[in-house]
Amino acid sequence: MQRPYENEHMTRFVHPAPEDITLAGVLGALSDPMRLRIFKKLLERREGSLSCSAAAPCPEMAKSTLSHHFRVLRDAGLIRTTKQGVENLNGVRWDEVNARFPGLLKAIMKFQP
Amino acid sequence: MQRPYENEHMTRFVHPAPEDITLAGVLGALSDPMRLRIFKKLLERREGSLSCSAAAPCPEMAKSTLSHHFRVLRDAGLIRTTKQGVENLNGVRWDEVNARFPGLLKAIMKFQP
DNA sequence: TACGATAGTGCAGTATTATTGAACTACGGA
DNA sequence: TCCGTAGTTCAATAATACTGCACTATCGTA
Repeated sequence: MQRPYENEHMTRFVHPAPEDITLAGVLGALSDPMRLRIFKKLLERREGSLSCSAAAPCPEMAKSTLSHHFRVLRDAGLIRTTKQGVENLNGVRWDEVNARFPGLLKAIMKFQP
Repeated sequence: MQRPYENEHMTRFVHPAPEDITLAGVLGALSDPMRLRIFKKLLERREGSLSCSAAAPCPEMAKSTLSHHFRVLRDAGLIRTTKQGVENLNGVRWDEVNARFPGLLKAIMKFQP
């Protein structure tokens, strides 16, 4: 028996409040090459969003692994996920993270080609 | 039986070449609150060096744990360790890291109080 | 030279984190 | 209502991190 979803119509994602975003958390989330590539892809549409599979760094990655990486990024406060129809839309929480740690994301992502 | 040291008079530390320092490696090394504090302490003496125990973030930390954290920082290319008498002197590889990732360390450490 | 004190390393066990397949929920369309 | 697509959760395994203990290394003192 699986644990049921919190309500019957949509998956609820947990997003930390801006003040709960930590430096170590952000660095840890971005310390994985795959997550760096995912985040970079999301960043390329600054204001827009991408589904999980559209942001996948490589096609052969298992769905569950991908899901795991998105959760790490989400838990760190770097992305916001909303369910839209059959897919999840993921967007970078740029303004919030930047308000908390001004210049940090820009300084890091400058080096991710 | 323990594996012997590489020579009988001093421990050899491995330091990556500047071009082998990776973004993910740097972020991973600094993604631990204790290591952030260690690195910050070392950074406060910009040009100088500190022994491992002098840079310890809290006195009750096990020596082996401390040794482990210094190794992670060293393997990431963030610090250089040299044996000086009975203690190890650890200094930040500021110029080298900064040449590889200009502005990165400054942007990160700005938020480590 | 031998001994004790101090500084730190290496190993091994445990604990946490990452990866993946399988089973599942959720939504949309034929 | 059934099928396909998108993604999650679980359980199992693999890879890393943390810590206690035993050890090496060096210095000072006698």
